[in-house]
Amino acid sequence: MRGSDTSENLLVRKMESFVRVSGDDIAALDKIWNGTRHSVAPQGDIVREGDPPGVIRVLMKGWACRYKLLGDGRRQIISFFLPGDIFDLNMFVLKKMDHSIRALSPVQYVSLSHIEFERLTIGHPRILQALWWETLVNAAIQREWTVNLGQRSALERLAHLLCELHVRLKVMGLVEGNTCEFPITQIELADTLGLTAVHVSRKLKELRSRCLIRLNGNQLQILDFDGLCQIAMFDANYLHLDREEAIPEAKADCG
Amino acid sequence: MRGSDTSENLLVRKMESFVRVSGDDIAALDKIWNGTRHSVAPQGDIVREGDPPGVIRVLMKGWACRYKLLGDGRRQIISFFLPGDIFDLNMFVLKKMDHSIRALSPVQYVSLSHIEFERLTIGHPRILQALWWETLVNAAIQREWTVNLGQRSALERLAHLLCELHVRLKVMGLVEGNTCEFPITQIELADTLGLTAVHVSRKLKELRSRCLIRLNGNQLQILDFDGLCQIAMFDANYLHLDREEAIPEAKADCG
DNA sequence: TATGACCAGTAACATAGGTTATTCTGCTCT
DNA sequence: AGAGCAGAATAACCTATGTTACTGGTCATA
Repeated sequence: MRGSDTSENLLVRKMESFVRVSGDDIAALDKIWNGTRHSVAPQGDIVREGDPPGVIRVLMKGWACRYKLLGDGRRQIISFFLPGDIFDLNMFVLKKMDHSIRALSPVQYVSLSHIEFERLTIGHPRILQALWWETLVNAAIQREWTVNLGQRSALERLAHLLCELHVRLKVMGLVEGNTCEFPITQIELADTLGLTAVHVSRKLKELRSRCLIRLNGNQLQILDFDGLCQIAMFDANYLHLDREEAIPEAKADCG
Repeated sequence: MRGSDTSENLLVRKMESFVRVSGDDIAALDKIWNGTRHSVAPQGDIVREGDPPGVIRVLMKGWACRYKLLGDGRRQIISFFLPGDIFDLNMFVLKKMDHSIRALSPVQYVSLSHIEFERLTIGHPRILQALWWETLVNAAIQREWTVNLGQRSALERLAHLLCELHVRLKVMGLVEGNTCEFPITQIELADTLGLTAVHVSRKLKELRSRCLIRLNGNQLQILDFDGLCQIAMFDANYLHLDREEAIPEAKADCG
């Protein structure tokens, strides 16, 4: 329904998913959303390890990821950024970035200086609260990824990641029916899940053959969300969607 | 030297490791440090998943951990809290805890209500900044654990964890020579590193036989920190110790 | 002084996932 | 239309780590 409307202000939608915002708040968010757009091609770095933290960025379109490289070339993807996600909020306290961020698909973002950020939050306490919430949910996601990598098997890990991404995209209105964009290669999945691309391929095949998902090219279709949740032992609590104004569709899918 | 002085205010030491604090700041921190002490026995839960976030806690003595249980009993330890660490700062924005916290050894902590916290930070901007820093470093540690679990082998993981704990304890003055308390069983190490206790035992043996560590009972001695760093590909950047007033000993050990 | 927990160590065996290599497909760039 | 390239699928084989089982040590409690 709203999912394909690329002009929708996802920043408003994100804030609304946390708190009730006023018309005045929305005007402020629209001003940010309509600021200068920056574009980055797939595989392009947005932030590099060692850089001084500069601005706060809001992802308008496309997917990005945080990642870290080890000395011998191994790479771990640490988190995904989806449209509407905010990154490097508060990071300006630190001197240097300890990781890099790169585009996974064609990306557009707007950026916000420290000053603009302060001006926004001082005038709009509800927005400040929503930004807090967003920050804490991101921390909770990072903890859940720790659990995922530490305890779950390859199949469970993969299923868990798909569940999480599906719910996060749904909250932002980016799932049509049960289908969403999925601009991620198997190599990237492998670097996310601590597996090899070969094994990701095997396990995707298994999910397909068990009629849980369909995945062609960039389109992911979730055929049996409950089944996936069960394999993954997915419990959406950590996404903290249980606020008063919770989005109903997002809750209905998984007990 | 100072390490065994249990009356030292570690909260001051922690803040000093981030920013230059005034005498007035120290007085405020002393008041907190001398508040009511809570004690918890080993294996005792301090916070349970599902609880409403209550107070902010500062660990005075002993070690604790965050953990999460899966439905079938698997457990992942998500982070360690060492003396002087602060937990659940800001958590009050959320409705429910998404994980539990438990004592690993006999623990003492002081707690701070939301109101007391606001009073402290409004009057002491340097402290607020240091608390920010602490929060961001904790997030960086969580990211590094993601890398650890996703990319490193069992031996590397174990070595990395020991390096991190050693540096963190050293910053707090809790390493005497090259020896520190280590009140962690092999089962707990296993649940931290995503391994089994049997395999932790094997890899500890390997570290011992390579003359990198000595570990008897609760005492851990790091015999060759550089060697450990090398195995682990440990790079302390993510701990963000490179502030102006950096603690010299903590930097010297690992390039 | 026995008894029972809990922890650490170790050995024999099992398996999930890694490694290497090959093929096929669909793109993009001439 | 053909060349070149990235991604995906799959097969054969390998190994790091898990599993199960037994031993002995230490400590608290009866």
